[in-house]
This record gives sequence, structure tokens and C-alpha cells, in this order.
Amino acid sequence: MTTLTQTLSGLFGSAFAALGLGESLGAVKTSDRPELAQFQCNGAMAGAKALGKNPREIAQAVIEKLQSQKDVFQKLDIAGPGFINITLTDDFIARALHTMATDPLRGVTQHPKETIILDYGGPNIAKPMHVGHLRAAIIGDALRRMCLYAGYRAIGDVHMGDWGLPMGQIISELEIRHPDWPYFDPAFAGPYPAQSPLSMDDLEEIYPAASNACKNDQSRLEAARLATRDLQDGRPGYRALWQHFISVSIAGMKANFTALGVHFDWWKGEADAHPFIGPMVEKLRAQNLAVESDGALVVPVAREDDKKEIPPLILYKSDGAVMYGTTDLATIVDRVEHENPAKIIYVVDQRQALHFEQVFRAARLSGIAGPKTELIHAGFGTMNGTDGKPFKTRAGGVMKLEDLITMAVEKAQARLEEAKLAQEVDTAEKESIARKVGIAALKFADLQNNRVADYIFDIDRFVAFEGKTGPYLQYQAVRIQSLLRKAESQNLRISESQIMIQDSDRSLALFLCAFPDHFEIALRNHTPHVLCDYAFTLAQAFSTFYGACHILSEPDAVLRQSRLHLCALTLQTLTAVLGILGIDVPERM
RNA sequence: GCGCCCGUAGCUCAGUGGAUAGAGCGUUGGCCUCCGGAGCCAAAGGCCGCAGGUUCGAAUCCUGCCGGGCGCGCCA
Repeated sequence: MTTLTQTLSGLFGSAFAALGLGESLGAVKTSDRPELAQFQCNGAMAGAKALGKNPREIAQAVIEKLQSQKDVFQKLDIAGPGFINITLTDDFIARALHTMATDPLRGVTQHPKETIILDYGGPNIAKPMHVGHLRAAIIGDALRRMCLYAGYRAIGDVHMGDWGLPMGQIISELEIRHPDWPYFDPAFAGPYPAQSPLSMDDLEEIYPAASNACKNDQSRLEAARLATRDLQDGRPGYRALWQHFISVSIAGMKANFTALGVHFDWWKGEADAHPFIGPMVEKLRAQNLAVESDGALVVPVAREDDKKEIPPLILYKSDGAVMYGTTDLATIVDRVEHENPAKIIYVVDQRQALHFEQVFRAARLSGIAGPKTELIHAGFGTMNGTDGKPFKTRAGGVMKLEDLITMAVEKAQARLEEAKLAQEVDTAEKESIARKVGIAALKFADLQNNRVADYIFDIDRFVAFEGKTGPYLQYQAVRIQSLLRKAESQNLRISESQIMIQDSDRSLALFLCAFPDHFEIALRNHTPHVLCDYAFTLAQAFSTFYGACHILSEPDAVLRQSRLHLCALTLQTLTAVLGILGIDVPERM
């Protein structure tokens, strides 16, 4: 459907076209000066040059074409060098709002049902998830929800790190510790034990030990490399042991992702790309794209016009093992072959930008990704501590994601008590509310930051409940729900009532109409923070409206119904936006 | 050395060529015996890192410099 600004831009575009100017000059946006007007059009100034006329004359001509539309425009005037200031009739605003209200998507354009694959997990096997995994998970999940809302077929893939050197490090460490295990006996004919010999806690201890051993001892590193290659080559005992790492690790990941409300459609890993590597490399060789270099097999991806040196993508290291570039490329083979996606979005640390540049170039050169598959690295910045350096706990270690989540939920619980909220509900519901509030605080604190920039991870801010926070937004929604419940108990019907625009509710009504514009920007640029900003401003607009006029005690029945309707619309929109961001709204709090 | 990102209020951050640059936190002052005060209203607080350029118009685009972060062949 057409949004309010699109409708207005269309009207102005035709007016400009009638003057022999480009239709795009008619672009209408929300006014920068709300005290002067609701919307503005700046095209007259840009068009002045083309016609060699005074911009104010052009603005005047445009206005003359439009001012007969008295049902739309309450006022059109020229300001400054040639701004056209636009004020709509309340009736037109009410109609626009009504149109939006009747659309289940609240005005968002439905996109074609193409497939978009999002890659936003990347947790590693055998390592506990830490705060660094938070960004990928919640930004990626928000982007997935945005794609779904827009009508795409969106698929989230956790894409675990389960195939690299760390696997070999753990295997060779275990081989030293438990040489008697059947996994290490080449003569063992199976079957291997169904039960994992290791718990997640074991793995958390073993991995750093193995990794350190390799750092300090060349022969240990060599052993780990060999084990990695043998694992990748399919040695049965190693594969069986490795399967245990995976199932144990996935259980840990699922606990974290479930707590966060982050969803994945696929629980694939780098290893799933393995079967595609051999044939892919053969094809690359046949295309003369893969060449030997210093004992490794690489795809040169540098171009003449590069401003910087782009190293080749390494397919096979000189020791015969594959690298993550290899699996990333082979994963594209898999995805294109089976899903033919219109887009693949990688929500991965910005520091990987060069890596993705290499992979994307190799995919283009070889035709692995055709012109119909867009490849996007939606990188995000580093999470720093309040000192501006990469975040560490007071003890100097990394903070586990699990601990951060627990901390947020406990803080929410304490705050509920302190504020004497949710007093009348039972313990189970209180627990559920605290969980929703804590998670909302966490997610919103992260999502509201611009994706690409580094940002300061301030624990106090992450569990704050006032100001521009997730809980504030939930609170506004809960307050509206409470109001609507009261209205219902008084038998006030709201569904069919028309909206009557008055001074106290005009800006709220206009802002509700602007939702699709904000959504499109967020979708196009893969920037959830735009939606955070919209949700916050909407909640504030509501709160202002709520403070300015009493609703239930409004004596004019028509006005009361209209305001209840506006409340309901605000609630629906706010809940929808929060839902897209992955934030639940409790019934009470 | 080369390349990428960032530099906006005391702090944390929005701001995709338009008018008088915004928000949250913090600070200061207000808010009706009525719908949930995790709220609302208001004030103070800015050479938008610096210097040029393009443009009718620049926080935004271009160039140079300064400061910070990151990356640059066999880790992921």
C-alpha cells in the first residue's frame, strides 16, 4: 500500500512534472520544523537551476497546482529560499490513519516472496558463549524478523564454528589425556559409545588448555594440525568424538539463544559445507581460478583498480587442511544450489570485512553466486568497555553470555519489587515478567546502537529501566493495555470508531502514519537501530498525549472513542515494532 | 607503509545535501487528592576534531591534516 509521504510525494511529483521538471523533486518528508508545518518539500530549490528561475517562483507555481485540493491541504506556504511547508487537513490525516489501521502490515509494502538467508550465529564448538556473541545474535535475529515482516522467506542459520583448528586442538589434547579411549584406536571397529564422555564444563576447561599448549609448543600445534586434517578427511574415531563436542555444545548454545529469544531455522555448521568443498575446488581448478602458491591452493581475487592489496583466498593450506574462507565459499555453493536465495546476509564482526570481500569476490569470479544473489556483509562494531578498550570483566576475563542474562533478569526482578510493580501476580508470572523485562533491557541497549560503529558496553546502561530503554517501551505498551482493559470493563467499544484529530493527538497520529517509512529505511540499510528510534519516539509521543488529556473520563463520547482507538493503534504498532526487534511485551509489569 | 571504520552537549549515542543540529543519562526547576510517576513539562549545556574545496545551501559530498580503533597469506 501507499504510505502518507508516498501519497504526498506523488501529488507534488505530478505538480513538478506539470512544470516540466523531474517528478523526483516532489519528494515530501516530515518537516524539520514541526512548529511551522507537518511536512516539507524542498524540490523547488533544486529545480530552480534547471529552469533558470527563482526557487520561490517555482514553489509558488507548484503550490498553485495543488492548492485546489482543499480536502488534502489545509495550508501550503513558502518559507526561506523556497521551502514548501505543508499542513494537512485533520480529515485527511484521519483518513490516512484509518487506511493504515486497516492494513495488517500497518502500511509496510509487501516484498516479493524471495529467499533471504541470514548468517548470524557463529558460536564456536566447545567454547562458552560470551558477551561478544550477543551482537550477532540479536542484530541478526532482528534482521530476520524484519525480512519476514516485509514478506520475504527468511532463513536464519547459526553456522557454528565446528571445523577448524580448535577441533584438532581438542582432539589431540584428549588423545594425550585419554590414549585408551576407543576414539583413538585406529583398529577399533565400533560402535562408539552413544553417551558423550565430556560435559560442557569439561570442554570449557579442555579447550583453553589445548589452545595454550599449542601456543607454547610447536609439536603440539603440529599434532593439532594433523588431527584437524584427519578429522576433515573423515577418520571415524575423530568424527565420533567430534560429534559429541557438537551435541554437547549445541545444548549450551540453545540454552542461551532460547533465553534471549533468538531463533534459528538451521543449526548448520562449517562442517556441513564439507561435502561441497571437493567438487567446488575441482571446478575452480578447471576454471583456472584456483592456483598453487607457496604450497597452498589459492584463488587470487585482487583487481587492477584495487586501492589496497587484497590477498588471495586460501582454499587449502600447505598442510592440506581447509580454511574458513573455503568453508564459507562452499557454504554459498550449498545455499545457492538448494535455496537459490536472492540475498545472503552475514551478520559478523566488522573486522571480518576483508575476509568477506575475498569470499564474495571468489564467489562472483567463479559464478558460485550469480548476479541474482546479493551478498552482504552487515558488519557490526566491537563491543568495548567503559575504558574504550575491548570489554573485559573486572577479573580481566570475558563475561559469559549466560551470566549477563542472569544479571539482567535478576536486576529486573529487584526493580519490580522496588517499584512495587506486579504485586498482584503470582510468582511464576513475576518470574516471567522479570525475564521479559531483563531481556528487553539487554536487547534494546544493544540494538539501539548504529550497527557499524564500535560501542561502549556499559553494564549499568544494559540493565537500566529508565529513559531510552527496552523496559520503558514495554511500560508504555503495558500502560495502554491496562487502559484498554479498563475501557473494556466499562463497555466502551473502540474498534469501529473513527479518529477525530485534535491538537493533543495530531502529532501522535502523524507519527503512526510514518511507521512504514522508518521500516523501509531500517530494512534497506539493515539497521535495526532505526526501528529502535521509531519505537522510542512513538512511545514518547504517546506518553505526551497520555499526559495531555484524560481519556476514560472524556465526556464527549465520540472523542473518547476516537482516543481509545488511537491508543489501540499505538499499542498495535508499538507491539509490532518491538516484536520485530525481538522484544516481548508482558500483559502487566 | 597501505586500506577500512570512527571523531557531534559533561557521559553514551541519533542525525541517507536543506531552515534554529536532536535524544537518553547526569544537573536544575516544575507536574492537577483522575486512566500505571519505569512517566510528563521546562531550563542550562555545541567553533558537529582542524583546514581547505564543491554547492543557492554541508555535521552530511571531495581533498589534506590531527586523534582513536581495526585489518592487511596459510587462526576463526
